Amino acid sequence: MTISTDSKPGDDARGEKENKERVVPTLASIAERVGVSANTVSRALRAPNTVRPELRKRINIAMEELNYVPNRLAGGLSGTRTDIVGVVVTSLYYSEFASIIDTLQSSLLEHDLQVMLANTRYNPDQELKLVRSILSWRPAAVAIIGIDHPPKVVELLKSSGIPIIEMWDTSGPVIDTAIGFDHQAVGAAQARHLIDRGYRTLAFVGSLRENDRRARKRLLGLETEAVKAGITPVITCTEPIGGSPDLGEKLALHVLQTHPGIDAIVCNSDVVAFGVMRGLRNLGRRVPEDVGVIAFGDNEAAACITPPLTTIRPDRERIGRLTADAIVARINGGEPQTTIVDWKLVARESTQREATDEGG
Amino acid sequence: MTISTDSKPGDDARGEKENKERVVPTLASIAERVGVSANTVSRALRAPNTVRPELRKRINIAMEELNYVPNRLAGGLSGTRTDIVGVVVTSLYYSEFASIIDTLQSSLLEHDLQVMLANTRYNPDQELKLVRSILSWRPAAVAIIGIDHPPKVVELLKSSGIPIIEMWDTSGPVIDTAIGFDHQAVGAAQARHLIDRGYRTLAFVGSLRENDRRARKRLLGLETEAVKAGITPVITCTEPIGGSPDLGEKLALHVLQTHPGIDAIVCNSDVVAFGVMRGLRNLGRRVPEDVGVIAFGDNEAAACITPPLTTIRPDRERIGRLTADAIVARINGGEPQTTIVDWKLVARESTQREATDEGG
DNA sequence: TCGCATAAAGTTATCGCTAACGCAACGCTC
DNA sequence: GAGCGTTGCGTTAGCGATAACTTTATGCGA
Repeated sequence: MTISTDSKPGDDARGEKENKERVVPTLASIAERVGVSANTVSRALRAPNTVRPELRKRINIAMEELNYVPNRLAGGLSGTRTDIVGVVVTSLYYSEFASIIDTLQSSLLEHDLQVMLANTRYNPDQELKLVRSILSWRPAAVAIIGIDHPPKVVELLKSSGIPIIEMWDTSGPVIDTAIGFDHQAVGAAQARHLIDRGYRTLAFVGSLRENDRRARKRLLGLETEAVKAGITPVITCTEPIGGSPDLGEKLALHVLQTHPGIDAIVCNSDVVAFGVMRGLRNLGRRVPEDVGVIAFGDNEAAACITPPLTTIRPDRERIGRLTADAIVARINGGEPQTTIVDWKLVARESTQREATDEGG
Repeated sequence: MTISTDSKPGDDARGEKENKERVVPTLASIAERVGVSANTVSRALRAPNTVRPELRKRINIAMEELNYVPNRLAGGLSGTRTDIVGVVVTSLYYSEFASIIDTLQSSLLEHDLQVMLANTRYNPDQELKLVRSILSWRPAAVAIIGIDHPPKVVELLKSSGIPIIEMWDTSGPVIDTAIGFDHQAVGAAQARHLIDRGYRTLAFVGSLRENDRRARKRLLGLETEAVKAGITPVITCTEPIGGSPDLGEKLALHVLQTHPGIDAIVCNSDVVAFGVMRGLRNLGRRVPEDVGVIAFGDNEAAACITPPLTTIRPDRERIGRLTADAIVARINGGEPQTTIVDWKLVARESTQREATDEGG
């Protein structure tokens, strides 16, 4: 295989000799070449069966030869609607929302809808800026993570007049349509699970960004449920940085130093739990015998680490697919509605206490 | 002939009373409200210091009150360029490209460039469709994973006349600018590492999609280097589906059944390796004593599983950042260039053979 | 006071496409 | 063969911004 790296971007141009200045072809140039009006070319694209087959074929050939790519800025400006769907997520790290985006975008593709992505990184100012930016492209719809947005964001989204799908969280007032689940219930389930398994001294650990409202809801659920059982969990969190194994390890060391009696740790994410378990190992604490660990997210590695991690599995692909469905439905005049998507507590070894000294 | 359109979208004028139908404000409506021409409002946005401060303030207030969001379809059509950057990736699962996208988009945001995302899922037909779709938005630049594209895609990208940044792979002819590394060298390094550690019977395992050219390059490097040492690796791959722990487990069982003598497994991705190690455990093979495992990707969990996984760590964030830099530079007239980004073989326990019976 | 540079706004002409309408040419019915 | 619906394509008028001018104040030196 010969690899030559000096490829001039432009010296291919086998058609137009004098292609010094690349001329991006327009509908009009296609029309001229074929000898019809621009509108006929437009029709050949949008409503092919209104154009004579023979003519249509000639038009298609011309478009192919000139490498015509329609200008959707013009199309969108002229027509009523674009085929953009704005997608706003709060994070792209790890697997948190990647697979939602994955299924969402591939489902939308079937309807010829194009994703415009924005990542707020849990920064509300950025969220406003990005939502504004996305709306300026006059998208057909917007899908956004969460239901807790700055007031201005809500105002903008509402006044845009397009379908707004809020994903991931459904516990609260919604702008239009929501698809997700109740995070407080997740926290409660985590607490219940640990208590049922005989754990008694709970800690919550992780990166709890101020604007990660979902994490706060889970924590609230955890506390509420624990208090019911007469337990007050220890909270150890960091604010600014995101979750990572290293953070988990650090927090595990810290929390067990300050509260040696802790026998169960709830992690804000699986990735943090990975580090927590490493930290526990370094401290000589056995999981699950000495300390139980439960997390949230069901990262792809959760079942592969030692011991396998008990965690919460949200059905991300379902959320992605249902969001795409909802977008299409709403665009076609369907009614707004809120859909709860199931999640599962996947009990693995990390919370499997051998002997339950006190029954749950 | 006088054409009279009964449904004047302008007869709301300033009578906001009858606001049953939401009216999306335009530059003109702001202008009217303030009592200036549309162009002045436009200037207040684009070149604020050409507008009297007092007037500018009134314009800003009006925009705020009406929740004005500029229509960039119009702006892009009229102006020379949009602030869209098309980003084309081959996968969104797991951590493969998520963090590239993450850094890329947040770096671009600093320059007010907006990401439009497309995911080809390793499907060349989809790649063509998506590239066409992205180009139809007249982006300022396109960043795309890989350097091996269908000819038509290359043709379209070249004839678009905008900067094209190819990411992740640099081993071959490039359209314009590339930022990545040589995957064949990665494969060679994997082989050398295993051989140096005393492993002698190598297997390559994973999902090897036909259009994942990078994986094939790594495999080629692996084979070439192994053959130099008189070793012929066993290849066991699946085509259609993507990599996952379950796949890894299945393949590990299979490969050790058919080739019991294997003492080292190279995995196409960390996620596959997670499953491979689980499979080995189930078979009673110790890692790294009986079988060494090396992978590619440096997933966030790689250092947390047991034993910690030896793997290749590409500098994704650097690639993301450099890609953003390159885009900005190229837009501002900089020259195309190819940049090699370092990767690292992170040696952990999964290839740490206690006794090296034969020196490397 | 005139002349001229400068500042601050208004005018006009696109950008490339689509929607709505216009209008031949044709086929069908009675 | 008059009437009328179809088919197939052309014409015209925007969509909402920006760029390039033009026009109208304003300041300032000679």
